[in-house]
Amino acid sequence: MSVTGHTRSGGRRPASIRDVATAAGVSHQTVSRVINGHPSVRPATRERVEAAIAQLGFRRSATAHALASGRARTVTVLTSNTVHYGYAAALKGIEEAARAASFAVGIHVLESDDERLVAEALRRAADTGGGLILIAYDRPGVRALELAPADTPLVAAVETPAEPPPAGSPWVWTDDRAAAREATGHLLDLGHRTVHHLAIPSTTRTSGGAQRAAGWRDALSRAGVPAPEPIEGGWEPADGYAAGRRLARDPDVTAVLCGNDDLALGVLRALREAGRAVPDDVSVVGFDDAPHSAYLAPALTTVRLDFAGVGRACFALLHARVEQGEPIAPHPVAEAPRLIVRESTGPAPRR
Amino acid sequence: MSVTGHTRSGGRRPASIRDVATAAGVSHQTVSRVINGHPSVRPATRERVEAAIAQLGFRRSATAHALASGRARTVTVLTSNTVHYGYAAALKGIEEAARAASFAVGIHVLESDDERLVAEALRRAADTGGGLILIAYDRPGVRALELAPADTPLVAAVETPAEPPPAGSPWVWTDDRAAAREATGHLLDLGHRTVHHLAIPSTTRTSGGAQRAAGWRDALSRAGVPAPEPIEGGWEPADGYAAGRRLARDPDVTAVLCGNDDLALGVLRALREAGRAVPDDVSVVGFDDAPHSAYLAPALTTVRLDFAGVGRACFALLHARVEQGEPIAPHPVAEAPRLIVRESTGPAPRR
DNA sequence: GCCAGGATTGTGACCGGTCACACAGGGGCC
DNA sequence: GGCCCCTGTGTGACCGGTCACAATCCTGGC
Repeated sequence: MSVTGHTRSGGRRPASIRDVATAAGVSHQTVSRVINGHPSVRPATRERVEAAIAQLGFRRSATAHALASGRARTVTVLTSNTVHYGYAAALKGIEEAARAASFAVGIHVLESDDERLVAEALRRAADTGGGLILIAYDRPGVRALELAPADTPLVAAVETPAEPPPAGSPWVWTDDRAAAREATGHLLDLGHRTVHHLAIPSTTRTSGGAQRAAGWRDALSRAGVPAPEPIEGGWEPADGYAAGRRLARDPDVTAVLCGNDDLALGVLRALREAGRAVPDDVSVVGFDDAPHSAYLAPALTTVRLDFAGVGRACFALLHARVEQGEPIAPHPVAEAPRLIVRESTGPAPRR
Repeated sequence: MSVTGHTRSGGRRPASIRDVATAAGVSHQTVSRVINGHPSVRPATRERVEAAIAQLGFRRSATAHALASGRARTVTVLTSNTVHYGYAAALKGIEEAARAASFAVGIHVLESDDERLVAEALRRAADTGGGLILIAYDRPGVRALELAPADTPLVAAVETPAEPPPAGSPWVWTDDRAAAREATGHLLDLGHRTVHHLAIPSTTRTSGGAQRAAGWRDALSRAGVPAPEPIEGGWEPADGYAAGRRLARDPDVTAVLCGNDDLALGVLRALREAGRAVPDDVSVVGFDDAPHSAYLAPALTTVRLDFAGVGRACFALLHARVEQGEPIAPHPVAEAPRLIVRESTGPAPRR
């Protein structure tokens, strides 16, 4: 790796509203009125001020504005990950919406669900003075949600809640439970006797709340099929691979629903190595529809989730809260999850 | 998608240093000294102040600190993308390093290389008062680099420069030219007569500066092999797929070096559909070593680039610049690029 | 015992905005 | 013609820190 140095800057102090005021021959308060679009400024005055602003290249200091007004046009995203597709896509949605509203977006990674660390991260994020968006798809995120002081302005992207959340919870989700049900149904319709489930880690220790697993169970019980023990996987392809090797040994396994596409990727590889053909011997379904999933061999049947839409909705909700007084705009709706059938699923093998 | 509402906050104003001062019976300036670790505060006084801080739950306002000191402990990342692996990984590295240094990190996406848009993005980013990190792997990023005023505190992650950069350029890169040379050499060593190249878009219109292509040319000319016309690809699997279909038709093509793993993914699929086996008929090499590449069928031979290391180095450089006066810490060095040979490359087919 | 000088601490201005309120001028109404 | 209200503008405090400098307290050296 290479690095090159840098030289020192020698710029002058940027223009403040008082500089502009002097240049335009008005008071600083009038300049403030102009930049904030206050109605009662005479057009002639406004023009003089605007000319001065242009001439001096004035830009309102976001810092000073935040300090004086108490409102920081800022949103900080707390997440445990920025590289995985779902997280990155949600971040993308948030950033888009924030940029459109002239909000700055900050990002802070939660490295673990350790209480002290998470609490400190929350404090640090709150220090910016803006709102918070939590990506609470996993332990660290959920922990942050639990630990956040009640009065912090925050919105969370969460898994589908097991039961209707308490009124007033600023939560956003897509119905992945229904989606899991649909995906499982798809496999059952193809004649598979049962469907195995390789789950992502559940966020709540007690309730085993993973709603993807719940949807899978729904479909199975609706079809009158006993649910095999779900397999606790992780998030990574390596986890899927490890689980896949075990699954591959069991000849009764003909259909696997994976908690995400990365797990499915690992499963696919394990099956291939074990000589079990996909979809002829085993069908595999993923979750998320990551960008590469359509190009795999075989192309992965998966559930497309609109993470970016969720991200945009999170921002919209937070924005409405922070900018109270503005009418709450109808939330931009994310697309409903949708099963994308590709090549990794097929009819159950004949016995 | 579902969204639930939220309730209003009713918190009180957080404690300021003057509140702490009153509680501790000292002046606000003494409190300031304590929180900044100034040496000349009597231990007894320090303890009183610290007790008051703890009791009031005082946290220094980042906003006020930034305004008063003129230094915002903030770094804003300007990038055209947050989802692609290389970009996301670089961001991860930046965030890690920034968090360790108690810097906040902002993110701003450059949607195009349109001059006005990029200039406005730069201004907005500068408004935060902190430093800037540019991910200049593509047009929008490079455009931002060109357009940034000379006195902005910025560091850029760039492609390997074609020639030594002007002294003082705050640039960080890994030597992907050498890596491309190595990858091409690997294919040549396997007996392939020549190696085709599917390039990512080059950032500089005029020089065709993509150094991955240059490294590929280096290796070819060193081996005395004429370089076939490189193919202008894009960034996405779909682009690789399109190019791959054309490549598949030409029986002379037995080795392809792709500008990134996504392109390689598309090429792999196109070859498979065309009935050309990898690596038996055609060898394929990628670039980046994205997390899923090891699990593809076949597992992709690729060049591992330490994006996170580059990101950390960017931050270190910026930090040293902003915090001038501190000794410049030795830059954390990113790992050198390394060819990871997996399953997608093999001996040239016999004719 | 006196004084220089470092250690400690306090005072008030300032960073660049916003906010609350005062004040001048002009038009409508009775 | 006087009063009231609205429009347009200015004044000074304030947000929560930092900075420059002044003031006070100690301590050692002679």
